Formats: sequence, C-alpha cells, structure tokens
Amino acid sequence: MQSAAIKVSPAQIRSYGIGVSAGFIRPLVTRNYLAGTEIYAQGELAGELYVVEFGAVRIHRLLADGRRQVIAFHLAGETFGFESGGTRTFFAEAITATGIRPLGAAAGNLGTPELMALALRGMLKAQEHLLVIGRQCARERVAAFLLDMAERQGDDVTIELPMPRIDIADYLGLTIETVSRTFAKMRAQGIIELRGTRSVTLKKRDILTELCR
Amino acid sequence: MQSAAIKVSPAQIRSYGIGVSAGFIRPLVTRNYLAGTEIYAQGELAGELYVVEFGAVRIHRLLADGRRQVIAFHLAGETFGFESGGTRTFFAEAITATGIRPLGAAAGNLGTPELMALALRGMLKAQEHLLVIGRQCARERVAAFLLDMAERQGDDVTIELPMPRIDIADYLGLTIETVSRTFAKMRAQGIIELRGTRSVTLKKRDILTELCR
DNA sequence: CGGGTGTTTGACGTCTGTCAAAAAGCGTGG
DNA sequence: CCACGCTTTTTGACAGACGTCAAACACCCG
Repeated sequence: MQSAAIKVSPAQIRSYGIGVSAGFIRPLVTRNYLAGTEIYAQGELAGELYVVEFGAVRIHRLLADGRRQVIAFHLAGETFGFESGGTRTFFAEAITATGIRPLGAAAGNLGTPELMALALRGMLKAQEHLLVIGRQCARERVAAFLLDMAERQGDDVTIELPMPRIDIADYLGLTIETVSRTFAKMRAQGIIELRGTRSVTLKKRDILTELCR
Repeated sequence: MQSAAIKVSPAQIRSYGIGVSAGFIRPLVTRNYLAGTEIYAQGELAGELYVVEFGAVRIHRLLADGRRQVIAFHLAGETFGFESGGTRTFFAEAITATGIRPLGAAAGNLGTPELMALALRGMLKAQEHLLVIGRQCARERVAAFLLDMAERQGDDVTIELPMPRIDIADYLGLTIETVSRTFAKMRAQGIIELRGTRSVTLKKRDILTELCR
C-alpha cells in the first residue's frame, strides 16, 4: 500500500485503515484504490459520481490497437464520473493510491445546481483541451499542461505530478519521448527545474504563459 | 440571401421573410443569420441556449496568432450555447444561412432534465473528439468526421457538408491541404464519391467504420 | 546492493505542414 | 446563357516536427 508514488498523509493512512478493517454491510464512505487499479471500465453500467479525497485519477479511452487518449486527470477535491447515457464511456483508474467518495447523485442525473455547474465545467475543460491538442505544438501543449496542474495545486511554484510520463503523453496526444525531450529542453532553458521525475518547479512562468496564448 | 452555399427550403425563406419584415418589439422567435456572420463572440456575456432551426453553426476558438480550433458543428435540431460561467468561451458563427431559436434557459442554468442530458451529451462529444484529434491519423480523423456527419443526417448514404474545407480542417486539427488530399485518396480508392465539393456519398462505409476502431 | 520499471537520449523515418501554383466552383454582370 | 473574376479547392514539391526504434540511464523498492 505504501507503494504509492506519492507521499501519503496521516489522514490518508487513517482512511485506508477504515476501508480495510471495518466490515460494515453499508458501503463505506470512502473507497480506496491502489496505484494503477480500475475504478470503473468502459461499457459498465454508469454508477455514481465521485469526489477524489486524495490521490489522483485518470479518465481515458482506448482504440482497438491500444492507442490511448487520457481525457482528464482528477486531483483531490475534484468530481468525476459524469456520463451521458446508461453506460460508462471511459475508463477511470487510480494513478497513485487514491481515495474517492461517492456522491449521492447518479452519473447521468444532475440533481443540484452545483453538480450542473461541475458538469458544465467539465465540458468546458474538454473543449479547451481540444484547442491544445488540435492546434498547439508539443512545447505549447506541455506548457499548457504544467500551468493547468499548477493552477489546480494552488498556483504553487513547485508542483507534483502524480502521473508517469506516459499518462502525460497520452493526455497531450504526444509520445513519451516527445514529452521527455520537451521537459529536457525547458529545463535546459531555465524555464523549469526538475527535482526527481515527479516534481517540477516553474522558474519562468511568464514564458509558459506566453506559450499558451 | 440566396448566396447561401446550400439550398434553402420554402419554410426557410418564409422564416427569413418574417425576420426581416416584422417590426415587433418583443424579439422574434427565430433569429436569422447570413452565411459567415457571428452569433456570439468569446468574452461576451453568456446569454441563452439556442436550437438550430435550419442551416449550420460552428463553435470555435482562436489562438493569438490566428490558429483556430473548431470545437463543434451544430446542424438543424441541435442545441448549443452551454457555458460554464458568465461569459462566452467560444465564438459561434453561422456557416450557411441559418435560423436559430433561443430556448428559455440561460447558458449556465440547466433547468430541465432534458437540458442536462443535452449538456452531458455535449461533454461526451467533446471528450470523444479528443480521442480523434489526439490519437488518430489524418485518414482516421476524416473517416470519423464523415461517419459523424452521416449519423447526424439520418445515416443517409449521401451527406451534405454545410462547411468549407477550412472548417473541416480546423475541426479535425489538420490543414486544408491534408483534408483535401485525404478526400482525394478516399475517392481514388472508391471509399467515397464527391459530387461537387459539398456532397459526399459513402460507398464503403465498412472501411470508414474500420478506420475509427 | 541488485532487479525492474520508468525515463532519457540518440539516430532515423515519415506524416503532415508549408509554400506555391493550377484547377474548379460559384456568383455576377454583360 | 455565357464570360469573367473571385474564392475555394486541389495538386505538387519540399521541409520540419514529431514518431519510431533502440539503447543507456536513473530511480525506486525490496
């Protein structure tokens, strides 16, 4: 369980403990997933919406020959699981050790205005991502990704990437090699700093911003 | 007005007539737009949702240097104008002579379950389009586009493309030249037939389907 | 201190983009 | 109804960014 690629807080450990030990018949509030495990699969009956308690989730889809597109990443506090129709259209997997909490609402029913807003926000994100993937070069795509991750982590200068390079590549419509080379070039130019492979410090945010115009 | 690139039915002419001649103070039910005119612009205050009565609408976004991504096309009967937040995130333009009818609902408020379903459907479409743009080659993208257009036109063998090549290119994340070459190759292989530039007959739908796996 | 996964780097190929010009459509006007 | 001119589309030649294949390297965990 501690094989998670990211540090686990005491609260998260506690959550794990509950999930593992307690034997209630009613489902536990938080469900826990190990790194790399499936939350739901394409084709399944659409279930509920979820909030990420800790960890990170990737939503993706596959082509017949294995090509993969990561549709979205979801970090702590974010909601996922919206569907249009009765079945799951995508796969959802835990990237690192992850806890999620089911919302009362079903995937296709937006009961409250808050949920509607979240659904519309999800649509917007997907549509904006279309511009990135459809019309920007590798360097610009990586810049957009880094800025997006930074914004979702409180606009800190140093950000943690919970996902491996291959996920970033599949999210940006690139190959792992291109992502790696782009990171390397940005580092060489002093735009970013890499501490290990999952930690990035944005040294020249203005240049990254400029790349996303 | 007859400069529209697509034939205009008597009902459409009638609608135009009303729009042009009547001087009511209350807004007319159907609003008419000439080919190429703006329906709303990025940055505007988000208004209402619209249903396309006839014609076709493109939703798009621009980068600073003019690169453009077409997010979606909307044909007769389809609803557009969803927004997440108070302002328009994209441009909406009439492709051909187009009539749209405002729904009562505002862009950010999904009053009814029907509207929620439409919003979720829009999200799904955008997410599926991510896979096409992010992971498929030119040939596969064009195949996906043709099948999508066919499905939305009653799965007829012959489909009408209301948009010029440049819109298709910007929708698929390609250049106009690549789209043209891909069409040419498909025609040479007997997969499609082109009658004029806006009319396509799908001769071997199975091959197109196979390309989208 | 290894072994395995994940990442980086290198060499090379190719698909798509770019630039340019010809051809085809389409609307206008004679 | 046909000729003209503009726009859109097609075609061609060439270039470049990114993908592919392969190997070295780093990191993580036992």
